[in-house]
Amino acid sequence: MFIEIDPQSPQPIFEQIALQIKFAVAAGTVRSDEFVPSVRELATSLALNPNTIARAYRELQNENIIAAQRGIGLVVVPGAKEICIEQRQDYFAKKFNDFINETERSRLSKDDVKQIVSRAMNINK
Amino acid sequence: MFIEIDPQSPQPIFEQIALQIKFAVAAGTVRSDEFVPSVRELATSLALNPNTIARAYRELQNENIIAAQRGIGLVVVPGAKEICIEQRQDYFAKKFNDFINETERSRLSKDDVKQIVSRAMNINK
DNA sequence: TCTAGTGTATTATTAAAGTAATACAATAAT
DNA sequence: ATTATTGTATTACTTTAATAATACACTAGA
Repeated sequence: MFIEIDPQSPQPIFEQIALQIKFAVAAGTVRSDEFVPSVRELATSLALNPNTIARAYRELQNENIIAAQRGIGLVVVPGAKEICIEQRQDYFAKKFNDFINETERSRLSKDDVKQIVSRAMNINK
Repeated sequence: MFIEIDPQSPQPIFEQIALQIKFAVAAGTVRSDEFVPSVRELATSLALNPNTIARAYRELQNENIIAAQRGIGLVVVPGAKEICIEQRQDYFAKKFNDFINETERSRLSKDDVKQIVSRAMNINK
């Protein structure tokens, strides 16, 4: 599976898993009607407790991205891609807005912000 | 004093205090040779334990922004403004770079990022 | 029907971080 | 000198969040 965990990250493991799957669906790497790895399977391959995986999957269920089929597995629901794309958009828009708000609270000048933004975006462009 | 604490924030209180003072120095609101409020004074006015303030001040000392004068107080050192301006710059540059990296890991398109950025920056412009 | 695979719910444990309590040390001023 | 103010160091407590343990429930297939 395509999931990589950073145990050192302050971001909890279950959240890393949920986000990576969500973004994989948004990117089209995982499609509707496909099954995600079973709780125990992924737990084994990542050397984690099954409950950690289950928690990640529970989040995804709450957001209508995957659905449980008891005894069978968890399937990516129809329309998941659209939801994930939208969530990804919202997630990053919020993140950037928070960033901008913080620059303002700290009285960083608009020009300084622009400089930071343009530098970071040109390097990778 | 100008410090405002949000007890609900996930950001620890001592860190809120340290950052606000640092940014106040960067902005010129607090200048070199001025004293910051005493540990107990600020603790009283914010209804916090003195140690919480002390910890914030310790951070600022480690970064050469304030210096202790035992029995007297903590003074903003010469050159603090430059340090704070630089740190503020680094702080936000790092934050934005992390943001960009995360957009890339999630395969958000460059155009989508640009849209988010330009929207957030024009609204507030 | 039994087995081996699935997900789920509840509870307990652990770990980390933040904050608080306490006692100590230095300075200035009366 | 004594008092009141300052910062500091050590330790303990509390809380919260994450993760783990365990037992349960459902399904497919042999």
